[in-house]
Amino acid sequence: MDEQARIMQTLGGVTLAGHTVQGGMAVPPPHGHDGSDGDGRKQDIGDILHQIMTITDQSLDEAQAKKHGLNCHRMKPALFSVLCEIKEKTGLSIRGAQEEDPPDPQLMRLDNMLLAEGVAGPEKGGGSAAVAAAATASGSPTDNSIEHSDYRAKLSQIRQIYHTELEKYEQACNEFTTHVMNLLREQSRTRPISPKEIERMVSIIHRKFSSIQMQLKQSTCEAVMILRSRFLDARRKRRNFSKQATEILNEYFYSHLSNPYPSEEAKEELAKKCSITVSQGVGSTITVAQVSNWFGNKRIRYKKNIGKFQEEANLYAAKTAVNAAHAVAAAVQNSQTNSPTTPNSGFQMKDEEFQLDSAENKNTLLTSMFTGSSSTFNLPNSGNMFMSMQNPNGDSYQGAQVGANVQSQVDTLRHVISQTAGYSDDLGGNSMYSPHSLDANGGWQDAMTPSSAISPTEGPGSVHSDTSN
DNA sequence: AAGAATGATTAATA
DNA sequence: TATTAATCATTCTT
Repeated sequence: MDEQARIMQTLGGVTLAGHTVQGGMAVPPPHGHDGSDGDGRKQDIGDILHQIMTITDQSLDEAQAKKHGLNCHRMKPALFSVLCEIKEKTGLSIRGAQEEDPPDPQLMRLDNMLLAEGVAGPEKGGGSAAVAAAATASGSPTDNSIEHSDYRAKLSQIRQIYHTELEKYEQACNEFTTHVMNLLREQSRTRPISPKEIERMVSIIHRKFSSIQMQLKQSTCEAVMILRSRFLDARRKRRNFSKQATEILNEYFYSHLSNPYPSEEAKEELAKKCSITVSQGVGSTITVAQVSNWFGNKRIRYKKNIGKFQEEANLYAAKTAVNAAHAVAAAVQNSQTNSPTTPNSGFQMKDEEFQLDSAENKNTLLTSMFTGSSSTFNLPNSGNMFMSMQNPNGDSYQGAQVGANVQSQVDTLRHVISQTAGYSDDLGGNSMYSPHSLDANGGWQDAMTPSSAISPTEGPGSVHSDTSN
């Protein structure tokens, strides 16, 4: 406000804010060298000036009275016009030295971020028209699932606080502005105040308030950032899947051990199944991505330490074997009703993978039964292929829970193993294997079971000894 | 409380 | 782009 002081200096203390003028040569009441108007008038002016100067020392009522007196003074119009003139001459400098509001880049950043985070969203347009327009432009970012509900709740809380604060500031700003406007209007009766000046005043006020708003925005941004990081951390937090979900996944994994890479659709289905069985009310639905994670982890961990998973594998193999038994039995019945020369047709209407898998399960089941577990269980691969040949025996699996038919299974197993030679079994089941699954099989199994090299030699022995028990 | 299990994340890879 | 391998961070088990 240097200019203001300057103006006051130049005005010679005629302004109402007299006290600031003390230092100037403003108040020489007695003598003036302008003889044209006479001493009386000079005295008069001096009095007036003096009154003005001391106006702040007076009580309010007194001041009001004096003010009124001044307003009604006959000299007032003349003084006023002088002031106007002076002001006009100094006005340029005032105007020139001021203004140009650069759109604060930081504020823009904050605004953008708040918008992006949905804090400055549709609810209640913000302060400036720009913000409001942008706010309406930014649609509704309602995309995420229930997982994010907590985050969203907190965010909306922040947003609510932000908006109420913003509104409060705005209201205060408006109040203050109108107050100042009134003051200026009031003063405009005694001193010339251009609309430009009022505008300037208002903009100054607005700037002040917007700097306060910026602080608000800044702290809101901070809050959002914190919330965000917490959320990300929370996302990192894990919740164990339900037992049922794990079971479903394991079932699939072990029944597709030859190629445990579920297709996208399969993943979706698994995710759906797992989510359904969760049934824990809120939260914890299992997504496709989670299924992918699970399989990724499972594959790598299984591969890393097959022995450790043997028990589990057997368990699930048994489980699926029981399930498969029915299907197999049905299939067998089908094939039997068909001409025995074309047993394939009956099977293949199922799906090749299924056959392979169930066979493989039986295999693991069997070996586990006979080898006890872990260490000696080394031949999943070589055995796998052949075991599926057993399907035609179908009915023997009906009682898969060990029992009399175990012997027959052992026999077939031994038979199969002894025939390490080939994929073509005398049972003719060979044709049932789609080359596709075979290839896939080899890929994963080769990669993961170095022990398989040992198995053929070791396998028969262990089985043998076990069967003898 | 220590260690295992486990879901998620990340960089590298093909 | 999907997968692997390593790793992180939490949860479960002992």
